[in-house]
Amino acid sequence: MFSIGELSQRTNVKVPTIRYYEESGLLDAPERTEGNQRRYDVAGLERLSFIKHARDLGFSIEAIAALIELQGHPDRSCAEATDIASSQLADVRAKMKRLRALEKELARISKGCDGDGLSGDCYVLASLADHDLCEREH
Amino acid sequence: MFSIGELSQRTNVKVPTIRYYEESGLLDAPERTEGNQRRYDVAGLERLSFIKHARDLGFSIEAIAALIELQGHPDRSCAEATDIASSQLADVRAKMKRLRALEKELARISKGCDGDGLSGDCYVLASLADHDLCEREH
DNA sequence: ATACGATCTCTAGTGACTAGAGGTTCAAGA
DNA sequence: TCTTGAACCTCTAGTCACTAGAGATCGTAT
Repeated sequence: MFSIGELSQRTNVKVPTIRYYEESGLLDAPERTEGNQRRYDVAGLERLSFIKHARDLGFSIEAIAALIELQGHPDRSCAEATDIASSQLADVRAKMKRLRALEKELARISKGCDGDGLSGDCYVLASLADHDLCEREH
Repeated sequence: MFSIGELSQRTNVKVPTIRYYEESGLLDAPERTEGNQRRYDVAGLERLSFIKHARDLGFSIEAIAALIELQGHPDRSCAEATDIASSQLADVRAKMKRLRALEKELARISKGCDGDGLSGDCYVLASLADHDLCEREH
């Protein structure tokens, strides 16, 4: 049996975050000692590892809840799981696309001023003030 | 003079967001009508355009506040502005790097299951349960 | 028995808004 | 001039996924 602190160390999830996951319904409420402290078993550890891994991949708490629900019913179709994963993938790709555009624009703006002048002449500030100075939409 | 609604239409910033920017100190409190409604002048419109543009590029409210402060002192060095811009650029690049790694892993996981089977055999769920199935760190 | 680090619950804060309630004002048409 | 109704006002609370802190209790090593 693990205390919440041990669980935290093993999974790299902070203690308050573990409690937050419990409150959110991702983690089952574990057994307690006489003195009301949480004690986890291996199933709790594995569940938390699952959550941590999914969070690292950017899945929302809501999506993870759905995945856990599905995990508990091995006889159901896994279509929902693949849907969740591919929509997460689409999301990541959309974010990357947007970031690529921002990166281009920011690099261009940044290059326009070396920081040696006065703010009244600064290309960075001018670019922000006047959208027409931008090369593409963003 | 523009009402808050006109300002909203011209800048594509929603009305409650404009009020939020005022509360946050990014926008000066504008004149009011007898009946207490906000009336903006051209300076207010330009200020809001600046904010909108910077937000679209991902600058935080705090960073924008610093840029606005600098804009009001054209005689100061613009080093701070270029610092803010380049740290924003670094931030965007870091996020992209992370997203690229996630994209690879998610694509791999997603490809592993076509959604036709049962959740007990689903590669998506198995991958999330067992980090060792991942090809690289993320 | 005592010390002290770990744990407990509870509340509030983060960033950048968004939503809703309940009331007032403005401008256009009759 | 009157009336409608869209737009406006303030205020509170909710979002997401935590994070921070207060003040109290517990567990374990000495």
